[in-house]
Amino acid sequence: MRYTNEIIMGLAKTEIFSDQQNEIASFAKVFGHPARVAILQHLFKLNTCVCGDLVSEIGLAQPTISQHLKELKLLGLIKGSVEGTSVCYCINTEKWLEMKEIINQFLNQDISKQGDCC
Amino acid sequence: MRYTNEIIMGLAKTEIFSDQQNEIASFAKVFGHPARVAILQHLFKLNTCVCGDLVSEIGLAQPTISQHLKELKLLGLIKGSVEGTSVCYCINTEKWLEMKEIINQFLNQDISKQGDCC
DNA sequence: TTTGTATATCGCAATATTACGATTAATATT
DNA sequence: AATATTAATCGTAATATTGCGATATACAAA
Repeated sequence: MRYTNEIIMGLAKTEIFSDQQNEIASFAKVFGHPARVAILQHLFKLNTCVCGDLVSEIGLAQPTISQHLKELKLLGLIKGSVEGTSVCYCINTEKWLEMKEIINQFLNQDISKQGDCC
Repeated sequence: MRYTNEIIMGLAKTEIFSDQQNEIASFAKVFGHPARVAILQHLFKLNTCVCGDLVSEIGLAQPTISQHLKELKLLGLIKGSVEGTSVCYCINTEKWLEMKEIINQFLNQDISKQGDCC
């Protein structure tokens, strides 16, 4: 099969969308997996750094949790610091609020004007 | 490689998470792609059914748009109705509000108690 | 220094997702 | 009836994601 354009199969064509649209999608994607939702909820619940117990808490293998944490860290939603042999994680409040603002702006689009024509 | 448990590689282990966590993840996932963000924003902007012009508006091939619309319809976020040769789409307001409530509950977790210990 | 503990990384397997060309189906139009 | 238009579906290609075992790394304890 031939593609004349720069189409890389299986890869989202982010370049045709606005920065805002890509940003919304990136944030949504990161909590588009139940394990990452569970991790974030656990961090919120404890109100403090969580050191080590995430693996036993979530119920996935240690490398899998580590990978999910990496993705959350990459977007800046969590922070981590080494504490002896273990690593402690917590919510990055600034980034969380920034994300919340961006997602809310998307979710809170004025729905009242939507005609129910379909 | 052998797996004693019921691990199906590449598939999220949804069964170990709560319904709420899986629901949050499902909704987030669906707007975790810029094309679907763009489609939803366009539907909001027009305040009415959008018949046909989505392909030219978004800039992806017709089958690709059709596939994204299918995913949005599957979750119930949009409704479609046949209008002559074309199909008209609009936001499903009830489902949108339901989704908004669920995502907001997740985003609005009390961040004030988070100790900045990391 | 050796041993233990906790996390990260590597490598792999398998499914999921994204995208599009070709085709099909359904309805208008001529 | 033949043709045009529009959207859905099929098939395929290629990357992305998910998950875990094995290993590496880093630090603490004995």
